Amino acid sequence: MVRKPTSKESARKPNMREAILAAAEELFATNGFNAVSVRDIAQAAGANPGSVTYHFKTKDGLLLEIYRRHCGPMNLRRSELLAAAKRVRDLQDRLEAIVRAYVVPAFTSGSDLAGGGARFTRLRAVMSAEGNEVARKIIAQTFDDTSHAFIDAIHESLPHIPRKDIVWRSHFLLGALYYSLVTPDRVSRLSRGEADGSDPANAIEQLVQATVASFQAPALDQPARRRPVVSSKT
Amino acid sequence: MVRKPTSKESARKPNMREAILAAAEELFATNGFNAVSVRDIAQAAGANPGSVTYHFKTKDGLLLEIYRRHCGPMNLRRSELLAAAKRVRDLQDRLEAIVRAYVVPAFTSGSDLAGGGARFTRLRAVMSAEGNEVARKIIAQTFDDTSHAFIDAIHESLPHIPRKDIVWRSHFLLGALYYSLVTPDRVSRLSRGEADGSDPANAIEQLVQATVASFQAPALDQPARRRPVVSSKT
DNA sequence: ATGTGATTTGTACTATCGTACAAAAGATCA
DNA sequence: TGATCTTTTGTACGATAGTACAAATCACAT
Repeated sequence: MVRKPTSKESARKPNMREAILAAAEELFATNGFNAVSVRDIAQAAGANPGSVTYHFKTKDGLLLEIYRRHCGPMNLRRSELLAAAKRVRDLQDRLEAIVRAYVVPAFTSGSDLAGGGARFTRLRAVMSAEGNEVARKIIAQTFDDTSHAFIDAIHESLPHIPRKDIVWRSHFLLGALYYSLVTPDRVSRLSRGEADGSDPANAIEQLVQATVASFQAPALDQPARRRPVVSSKT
Repeated sequence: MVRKPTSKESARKPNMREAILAAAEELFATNGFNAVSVRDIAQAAGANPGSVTYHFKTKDGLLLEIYRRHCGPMNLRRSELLAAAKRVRDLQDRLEAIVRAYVVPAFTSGSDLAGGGARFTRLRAVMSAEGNEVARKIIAQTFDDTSHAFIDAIHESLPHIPRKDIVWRSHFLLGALYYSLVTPDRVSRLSRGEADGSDPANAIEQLVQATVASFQAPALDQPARRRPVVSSKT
């Protein structure tokens, strides 16, 4: 019974708990877990360091709660979009719909938090890179089901591609997705302003298009169209 | 005059400086910059914490030296492979050779350090995710030239694709590359043992194949009412 | 062997970390 | 209003961080 919807909020800070969560999410996502102190988070949220301990007990507990907050809605939304995608008749269109069902919720809101989708996905990317233990456990047990569902769906629309190859390519998809959220400025810089790496709609379309094509690549063990050309070894 | 090739090495530790660099590289790459203390590094290298200060002045200085050590050889190797790739006549084969020239040095040795390529690339991935300032500066001024060279080369072999799209897709390539080195176990897990995410040769082939296909995808702003059913080049 | 410069060690200083906890303040309802 | 529960504040503690620095040790030319 921790949650109680107070009709009359605190005068100073309406829902400090949420403010701390939001601040932590932002700071963790941009600086990593260890680079951010509890005091940093409290200050960004306009709270007292003790408040963080009160609401979340430990720093790990705070991270855990951020994940709990987002995982459910995001996976739900992905499931809905995946179900809809699987009803698409045309195989080519279906594949694109499936990829889109995977990508879109990662970039856009997790249904309750405004613009929270991209921030949370970036957080996951950073925690994954840092090898964060708390995150690793939650991710494996929360997202693997979803990942398998997507892999299976993709496999059904590309029956001639070995499942192994599809796993690799969906892994590349997640890496590309993560990286797009981690350093969007790199796209702007390398394209000399022609592309805006920070524009989610742009990123989604580019990522979906590129990924669909990668999934449609011939299988690896298939007799290659032609021989690899340069550098077999050194 | 810091470097002096001693014919008779120290009895205890042959080249402690190298041991510290190697230990730091490994620890930073797997745990992130802030999660690793100077004392952790010293202990892993069998050195005294003071030695780290002596050789590299600060923790940032240590990271800087790691980058200095690898950037040159890796970019040199990439340049060589790129030059060779650009001499390939067939456009399709050339594209694959170019992608391979980009990917291979990231996975394999930086010519002087054994197996250091993958470790250093993983380090870059982690520093990028953490938004590390020291790394950000070096990366931008060291790798952007190389990136542009590759983008230009790819653009030449795919003249009908807007440069903007090629930037996006090469960005996805780097993200996929990074992520493959950060969590190779995920591939093994999701493929239920069918694929080994830790096998560099495997990762390279899968990544090259998928990436070449993604580059060959039709341009985004193209009408694209109905796209080619299976990779137009086959 | 001895002096000299390069390296390694040991230790200490200050800052900041995560967290605990008691007291203050605010909210809710009889 | 006063009692009670929730939340916020302020402060403090032990651990550990990065780094500085003097003493000890080593390698080697003389």
